[in-house]
Amino acid sequence: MAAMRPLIHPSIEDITVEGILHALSDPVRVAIYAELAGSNCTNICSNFLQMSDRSIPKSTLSQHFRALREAGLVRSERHGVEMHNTSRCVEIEQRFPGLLSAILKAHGIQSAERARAARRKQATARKQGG
Amino acid sequence: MAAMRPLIHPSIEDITVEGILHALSDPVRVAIYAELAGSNCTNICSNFLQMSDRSIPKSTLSQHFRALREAGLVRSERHGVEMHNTSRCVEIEQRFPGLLSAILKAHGIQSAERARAARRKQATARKQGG
DNA sequence: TCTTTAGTTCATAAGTTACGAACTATTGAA
DNA sequence: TTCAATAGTTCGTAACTTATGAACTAAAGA
Repeated sequence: MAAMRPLIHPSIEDITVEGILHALSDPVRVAIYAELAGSNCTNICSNFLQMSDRSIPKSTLSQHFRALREAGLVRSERHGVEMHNTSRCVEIEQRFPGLLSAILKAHGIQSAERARAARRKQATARKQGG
Repeated sequence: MAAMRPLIHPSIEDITVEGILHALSDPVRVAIYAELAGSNCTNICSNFLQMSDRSIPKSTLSQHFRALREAGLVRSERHGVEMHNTSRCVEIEQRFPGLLSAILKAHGIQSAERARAARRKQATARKQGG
């Protein structure tokens, strides 16, 4: 009972801007997507439990991948016991040119800024501490 | 009782990519924002009840404007009895170059496509009908 | 067949959103 | 001044969404 239903991948013309923005408006999902699409759209993520930090429960991670998949952002294929997820950014670039790269670029700027802020804070704490 | 609290506008460095994407992942809000930011970021929307179609209740519209404002996308100022909303796209362009224009462009592509599909459907219905 | 690995589904608790009713704040007229 | 009109805000609540533990499935290997 409770069979595993087939994975749903919208066809390219059914992908919506709202759907993409909603999927990427979650910090965990945008980080996953950035990692997947990062290196020229050629990454595959096997073993998603290894992705991101270990603090996120696997059922939650599974839902996040489902959200990315059903928004049309990734294609998931089962390979044995693992899932291979690949970004659909080439297709999406055709339909909405520049959209994903602009989002990934903005995400990169923000991550860099946060890393810098975190380092500054650490340095201050060290100085205060002793 | 239930005083009207001051309008909240995040400073530019507190604006997040996730916040922007979430705010624009709603079809009503992205349409409002496109109208506001459309003509080179210089539009003002007085009398928001006149915006979009009349089908959206004003309390809902008020919440949508709040969401845009608190995500940092618009600046709202009371002028007499009306609200003036202006896009903050110049500031945001500095912080996240290309992000908003890519989203607005994608939204434009999608709207045009939908309008074309609607016309096609109407034409078919006319042919079927008589 | 049994076990392990990698993930999915389900139930539900927690959080978010939409909208009508009641309110506030400003303007303009009497 | 008071009163009415206009333009929006706030609040309560019902409807929807999301996160997560527990129980499950599906493939691979011993």
